[in-house]
Amino acid sequence: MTAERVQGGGRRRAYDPARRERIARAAIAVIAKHGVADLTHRKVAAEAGVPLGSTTYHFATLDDLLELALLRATQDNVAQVERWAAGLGGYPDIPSALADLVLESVTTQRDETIVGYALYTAALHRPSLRSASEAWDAELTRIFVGCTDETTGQLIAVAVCGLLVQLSLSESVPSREWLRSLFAKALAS
Amino acid sequence: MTAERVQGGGRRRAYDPARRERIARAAIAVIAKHGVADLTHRKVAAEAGVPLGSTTYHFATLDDLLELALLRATQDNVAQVERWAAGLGGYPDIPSALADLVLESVTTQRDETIVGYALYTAALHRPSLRSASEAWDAELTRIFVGCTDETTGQLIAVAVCGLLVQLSLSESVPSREWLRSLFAKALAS
Amino acid sequence: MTAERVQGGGRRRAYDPARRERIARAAIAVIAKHGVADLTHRKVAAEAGVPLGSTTYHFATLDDLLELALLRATQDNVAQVERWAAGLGGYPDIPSALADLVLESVTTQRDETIVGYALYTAALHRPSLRSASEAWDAELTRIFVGCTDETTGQLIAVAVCGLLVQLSLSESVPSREWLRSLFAKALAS
Amino acid sequence: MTAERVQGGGRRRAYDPARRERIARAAIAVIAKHGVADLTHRKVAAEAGVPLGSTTYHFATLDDLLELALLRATQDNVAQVERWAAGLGGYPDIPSALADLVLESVTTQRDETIVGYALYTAALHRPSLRSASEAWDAELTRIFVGCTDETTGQLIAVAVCGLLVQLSLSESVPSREWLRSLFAKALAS
DNA sequence: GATGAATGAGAATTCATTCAT
DNA sequence: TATGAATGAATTCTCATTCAT
Repeated sequence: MTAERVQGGGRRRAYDPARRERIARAAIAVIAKHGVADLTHRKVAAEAGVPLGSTTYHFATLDDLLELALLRATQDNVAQVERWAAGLGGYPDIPSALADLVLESVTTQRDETIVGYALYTAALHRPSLRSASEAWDAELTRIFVGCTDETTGQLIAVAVCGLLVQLSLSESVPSREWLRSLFAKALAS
Repeated sequence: MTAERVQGGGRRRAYDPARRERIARAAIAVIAKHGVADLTHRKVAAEAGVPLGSTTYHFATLDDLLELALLRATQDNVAQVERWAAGLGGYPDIPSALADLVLESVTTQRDETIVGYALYTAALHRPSLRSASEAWDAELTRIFVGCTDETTGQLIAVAVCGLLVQLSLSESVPSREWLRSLFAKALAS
Repeated sequence: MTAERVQGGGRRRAYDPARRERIARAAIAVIAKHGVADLTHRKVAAEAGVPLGSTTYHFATLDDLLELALLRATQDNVAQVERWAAGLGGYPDIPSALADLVLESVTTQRDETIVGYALYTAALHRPSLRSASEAWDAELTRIFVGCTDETTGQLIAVAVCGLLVQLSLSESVPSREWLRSLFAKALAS
Repeated sequence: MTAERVQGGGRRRAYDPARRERIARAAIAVIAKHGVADLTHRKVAAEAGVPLGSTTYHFATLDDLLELALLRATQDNVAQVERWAAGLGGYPDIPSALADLVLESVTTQRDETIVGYALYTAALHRPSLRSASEAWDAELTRIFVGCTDETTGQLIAVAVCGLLVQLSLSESVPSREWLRSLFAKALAS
């Protein structure tokens, strides 16, 4: 048929990339504040300070927005852990370093952490989010393995994941010493 | 409000004392299938084979239903882990036993596991779910500590949590050997 | 929340700036016909000839709609009384004029009158309607005081109010002569 | 047909008359507090301290309950005004006496007054309430006419009605002096 | 006689999405 | 290109009423 026009290159039009990113950031804030289930165009528009139509203009569907928001949240987290690993050079006490990483994740990086774990739950029923969450797991495991060895790194990766999941819920912050002793145990071979 | 209302229930079934529990079980199935965000009265009613009004009669709000569903899911999980611990007596190889526990959780107990972790995410924004999720954490930690020692038990608890969160997402099941080596590492002191 | 939703509006009509007012007018008609208690989005939408979603788009809550409807009804009534007062110039017989005003209110202006008094009852339990009802009282009193004197005007205001409340209920219309004699009494000082 | 049994006398079964009255009183309280539109079996049952089923057992429909509640409210009001008229004997100052009546109606008798006027609005769209509201009007007019004369009594009746309608809304209570002067004007012939 | 579990009808409201402007 | 008015599908929740117990 002639009705369907397929023209132009394969490149997706970028529209206003800055605004698109700003909306994604606003979505992270909304998810951290209200949860994935309460992510709506209206809340995101209000948070980002853009008109309602702008959110649907830059993201064809709400799932598209969710996808980018969660991708950004996990990328931030990976960047945070990579900075941490880079600073590890003259830091022979890995258990203490891991304790600090966890503490940072549940304090200054709390929003990104919460949104990251919201990803797991959401991805369970949304295939489009799978690749982002699997990539996140893989990246973190890769970094921890790089600091230690294959098995230890994997153990640390799941332990950190479990800790962050549980600590996200808690109002209180665990003691550095307790965290350190836990990781010391994991590294004691 | 009153005028023009000619309605009211016919009656199909007789008094059914188990109905409340049945609805809660149906909610677990719905959450496992569709996620917390898609838990609706309609889906639960269809799953439980009860009329729509029945779900709102027995649970004044959807949060009330969520609360019982998640309580039951975590209680089931704790019972499973307690059976596992009880069977541990003549089982000197704890790493292998833990590997089996994890494998069981992501296969035959998959629904309860998925719903349990959906709890964490949901509890983040619903204070009424906090106590159930915290109780779950505490119970599992208690059991694992009982099998080993204080620090090791806590490490295993967070590692199991992290593993299950990550494995829930995966279509594939990890090898028993890989899981065993991970736990062997955690127990190697 | 997002998954499985494939919905969204087709679009029938173009931008209609008068729609908000039209919905408010339809609400007045519905209240006159069914009472405040039976004011529903559905009835208003049917009366106004707009889709259901349009009523909730233009009025976030039913109370918002009620507020504008009652404001318009009382404004109409004040305008009616003001026209009446303006035509009073060469009309030395105020009792007869008042009788005509009351008769007009329960015949050609019956809807607005009924809706106005529905306001009082509704305002009793809805603070957002208070200002409109108090403004109405004050306006009418002001006009009647302007035609007579302070005390007489106030007496007429409450007598007219009481009459209209009682006559709204009645199927029959009182005689002009009876009304005239009542007001003659009030003005006989 | 034989299926329809019409047995027993014409007398309606009384069940438990005390409870029936208690429920009607509770309904008055609910209407005063929430308005006619929010009169529900549940609220009445809670207010009366009886089980939910009791309200539907004693009143076949909600409209039946509304009917008795409003009848009682207006009967109370008529009784109040009759006591007032009876005490008028050695009370030559009728304007002051009327002021006191109005003040009592909006203070100690406030609930019954509010419910009485809710009657007007409700009766507008519910034929079953018409007779009670018309009887109320007639009774009050009869009493006021008995204290004065035909026309004056009718004027007072509508003025009192208008005053109470307007004062029900107001948080503040008018001064006795202002009320007295208003009635003095009405009686000054 | 009395109770309350059960049910279906319908209420308000929210919101993703479309599309005229 | 960008906006927001418009729409309809679906949601939670309420509640009069019925009827088994």
